[in-house]
Amino acid sequence: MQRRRALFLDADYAIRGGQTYARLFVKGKKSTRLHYLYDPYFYADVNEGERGAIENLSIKTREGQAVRPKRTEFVEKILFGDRKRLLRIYCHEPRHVPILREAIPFPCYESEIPFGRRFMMDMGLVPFSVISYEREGRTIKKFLGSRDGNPFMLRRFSFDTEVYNPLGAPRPSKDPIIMFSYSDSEGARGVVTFKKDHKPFVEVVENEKQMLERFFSIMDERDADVLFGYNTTNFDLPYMYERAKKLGIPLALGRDGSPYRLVRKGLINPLEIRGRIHIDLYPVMKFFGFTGLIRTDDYTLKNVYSTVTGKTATKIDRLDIWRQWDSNDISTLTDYALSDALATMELGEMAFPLLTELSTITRMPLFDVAYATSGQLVESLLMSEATARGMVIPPKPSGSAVSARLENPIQGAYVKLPAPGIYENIVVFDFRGLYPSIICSYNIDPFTIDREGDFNKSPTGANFLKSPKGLIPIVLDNLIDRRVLIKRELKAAKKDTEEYKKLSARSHALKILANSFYGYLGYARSRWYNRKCAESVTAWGRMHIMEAEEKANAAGFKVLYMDTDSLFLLLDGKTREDALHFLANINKELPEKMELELEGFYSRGVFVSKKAEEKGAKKKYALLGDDGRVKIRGFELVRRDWSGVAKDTQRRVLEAILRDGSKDKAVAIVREVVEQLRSGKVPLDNLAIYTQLKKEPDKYDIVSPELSAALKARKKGKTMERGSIVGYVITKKGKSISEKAEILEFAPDYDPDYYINHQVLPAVMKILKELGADEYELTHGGRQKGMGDFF
DNA sequence: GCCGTAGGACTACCA
DNA sequence: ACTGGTAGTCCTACGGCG
Repeated sequence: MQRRRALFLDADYAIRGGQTYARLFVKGKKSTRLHYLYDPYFYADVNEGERGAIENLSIKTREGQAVRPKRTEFVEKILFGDRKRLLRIYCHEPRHVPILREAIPFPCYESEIPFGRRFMMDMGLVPFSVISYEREGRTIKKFLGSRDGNPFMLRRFSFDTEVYNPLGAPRPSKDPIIMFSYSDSEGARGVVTFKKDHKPFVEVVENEKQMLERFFSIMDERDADVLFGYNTTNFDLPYMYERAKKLGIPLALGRDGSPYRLVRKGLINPLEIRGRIHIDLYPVMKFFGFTGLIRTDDYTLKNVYSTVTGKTATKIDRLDIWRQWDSNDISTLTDYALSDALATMELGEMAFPLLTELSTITRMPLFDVAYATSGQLVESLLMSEATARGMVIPPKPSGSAVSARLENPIQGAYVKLPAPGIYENIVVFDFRGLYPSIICSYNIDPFTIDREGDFNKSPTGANFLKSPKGLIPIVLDNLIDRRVLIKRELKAAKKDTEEYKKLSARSHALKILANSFYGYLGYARSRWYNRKCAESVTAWGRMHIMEAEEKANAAGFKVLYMDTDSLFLLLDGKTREDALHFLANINKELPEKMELELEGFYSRGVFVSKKAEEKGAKKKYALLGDDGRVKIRGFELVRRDWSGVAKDTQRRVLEAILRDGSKDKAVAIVREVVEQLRSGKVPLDNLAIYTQLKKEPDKYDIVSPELSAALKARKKGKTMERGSIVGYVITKKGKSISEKAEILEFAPDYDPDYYINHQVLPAVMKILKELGADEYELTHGGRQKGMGDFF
């Protein structure tokens, strides 16, 4: 028998002759599927006496089929922290599991684990590892240990479609797809269309039908393993589906010529393409935004591409596509189409290493990772690690348990109220990985709590055993330790090499995961939710930061501000050496895993008051670093829901103060901008305010400006749904602000008064106020309306 | 019915 | 659909006035 090797990707199942086979998706020389006989099962907490009755169960399904267990055995497992003998009930098919589970009037476990994942966990199968196996016919007899494989063996392929859209929004029943563009990891690139264009990369066919068919054959020729697209889930693929149906041809996306399949995964419903891994980069980029990896006002391909690469993509206005097509000179359009496919490829290639690392670490297949939330990633990792240690995976909470958890939130972090003002010589310290280090230091885990033995007592009164270590601290410790090693390797590695990229992605993946553990402990739908644990984490956090504050005061520093894990001190005549000495002293008394770090020295900082009160505003400050860099948090200028003009002006004012300490300069800047706004010359792009619709448009109680703009735009054919980011401008027409709001594309003009009094001035007034009471008196002296008069 | 305002709805930020 | 803490805008219902 020949021994073969292949890169393992994913697993599900197939039924043959009444038997369940795990189906492994692998890539050797080609992409193939391997089959391996494996029975699904679940556990029941029953006595020996019940075994016979369970083995004799026979449940009639609606189709009249009898469902019986295949066999049973007692196994020793760890259930909720205690050793326990459980009955493992094997079934003939995965779909029998929930049926039999329903019929057993005793506690059952692990009956809702998808079969593919069950199999992967039991076998210790890791995505992107190389397995070696012996094959007999269509099935494998055995397969062996795995080692690191190379995800870049997979061929990545990106594509984009252009659609005819004379009415703005294209109608799939009438408007054809006019162009496909693609590129792949081997350097292929091209455009397929059905109007003449003499360019080497453009392939011209007769009609739309031929074009679709040609596109499917290109995917096969290029042997695409991974399909990158942008918003393909909601737009391109469903549109292709409609067009293919209309044209009477199969939507041959899969390796076997099958169309896509809708997979339900909670709120996201990704489209699965058989034999390939479809990665829609739009949700991926949103996830990156969530983890703080990227920062952008909206998640259009154009915007994300320029924030990620620093390059700007020249684009045709989407509304112009049909005009260009009708003009019969499609040269610009083909360029544009190709650049979209290339930009998608570039984003895909940047995301790929991080996604594959997340997949390998969490044991979650790449396709799932691409659409996963951080909660699912943590859960996947914990489920694998629990299984490897003989622990029963805790069940998902019931709906009522979820509501109860939601109604009962836990106390969070401490934030110190800063006194507004302009300060000099500031040092900032923060705890490195505060919550993860607390979880590890105090062995915080749902199953180390309130048990016999030597324990750590949390400030909330909960007791956590010192040993043995709980699953969560073990897994988290491991993530942190691995990251330390990788950072060391990273220092030795040469930048811009493949190795460096891989290590850097791995480090990042480990960080994302480690930072998600605390959230997962307090997440209402978590399998490992524990109120006392989550509460203790934050309580210990508050304790440590407040102890640091006391010590700073005792050492003669003035504590300016604190938030969760950070400490802002005024040197107040002391030297930097004093500050570092203080830091060392603090660290001497902290648990081993915890460390307070120097974040930086700052020569100047601005804290402002709240809008309505004299009190200082929390989570809002600007610092000027030694290196001349400005660090800004919380100010309107970091928010997408403020106009560009207000944000730019606020930035310039802050910099004038931080760098030059000049109020005259700051005032001059504001005067200039107000003048420009009044003149009506400010481009509308600079006036757009971006706000996301977090609900379906018809689910709102009140009509906000963004909703009003979205509803008006929808009447003109724009897609506006939950998740859409609405870029709108306040125009002159209308009474209320909502009435005046129109999306950027449809805004004919802007209302200077709104932008002066509701955008620019509010953004800068609080800062100018800190420059001195004189200006404050001047602007506030008895005047409520028309703050603009001053400028 | 008009006006001004408190409280609520809502979003995006910090950590 | 990982957590809580926070600022801020705009809308809307409400009470006072007449």
